[in-house]
Amino acid sequence: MRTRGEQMQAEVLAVLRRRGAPLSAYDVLGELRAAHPKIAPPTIYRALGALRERGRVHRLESLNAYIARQGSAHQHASVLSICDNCGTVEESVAPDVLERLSQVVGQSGFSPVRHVIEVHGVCSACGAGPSLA
Amino acid sequence: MRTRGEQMQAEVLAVLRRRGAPLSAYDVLGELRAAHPKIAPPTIYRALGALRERGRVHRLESLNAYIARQGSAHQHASVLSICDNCGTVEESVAPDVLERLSQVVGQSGFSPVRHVIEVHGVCSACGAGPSLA
DNA sequence: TGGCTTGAGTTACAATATAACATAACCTAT
DNA sequence: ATAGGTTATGTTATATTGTAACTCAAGCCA
Repeated sequence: MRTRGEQMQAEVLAVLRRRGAPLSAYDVLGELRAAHPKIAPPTIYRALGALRERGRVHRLESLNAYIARQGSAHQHASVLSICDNCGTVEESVAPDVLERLSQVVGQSGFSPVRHVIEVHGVCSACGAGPSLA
Repeated sequence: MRTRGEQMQAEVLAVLRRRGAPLSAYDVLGELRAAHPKIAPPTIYRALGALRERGRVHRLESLNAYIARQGSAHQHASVLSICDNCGTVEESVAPDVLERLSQVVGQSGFSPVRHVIEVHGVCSACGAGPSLA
């Protein structure tokens, strides 16, 4: 039997996948209130924490938001590009960037554990046809 | 005459430099309460915002904290390495990483505006002599 | 000087996150 | 099967981070 926690994680992940865009923890909370009227923030944060550990969800540090991971297989750190116009996020894998980054910080003896790489800008759709102005 | 706002920015920057470590906006607020008993959050956030625009201060997105910029001259995006053990932050400049990163996200037509590159891990001091266990 | 413009000060609150404790589920040995 | 121990989840309350919106003061210029 699936534990309640796994159930919760599945529901949180479903919400993130359904919406596809970055959602705040409270956005997720709001969606799940329909099914679980008495749900509280720690439940959401715990589910998000477990999903992050399992590599199913990214936290966008510069937005305080969460998004379902797109590519399923790799466990590498990703480069997340965030369109400041339409809010869409793309995930790229760039092993060479990670390696070079480790070299750079390793110069002073630093041992990397987690990489946060977020690029803000304008996506091709928004940059190509800026519908007005 | 220096405007009140510039005065405020100078005081905020002085606090960040004096402490050297990442401080939350409210840490700064606490320090400045001594001199300005009635100071309020928006004053701090406005000063921090102006200092960031002027390139004097980094925001550590993954910590919700702020730190004075170390290298003074360059305006490039920096790589910030954050020791999760002792909290110290180092700033590195790595133009090649930025360029490669722009290439990677540019593949799909994305135009970068701002880079957030933060590496969590263990600094040389903490990794070299883990004083206990 | 008196109105206009700009930006800082202030109040109040919104949004994000977690500590701490209560409860429920599960497991193991008897 | 159940009592006792263990772990995970639910719940309450609150801590932390950030901002909207308004008030007031300073500088500017006719």
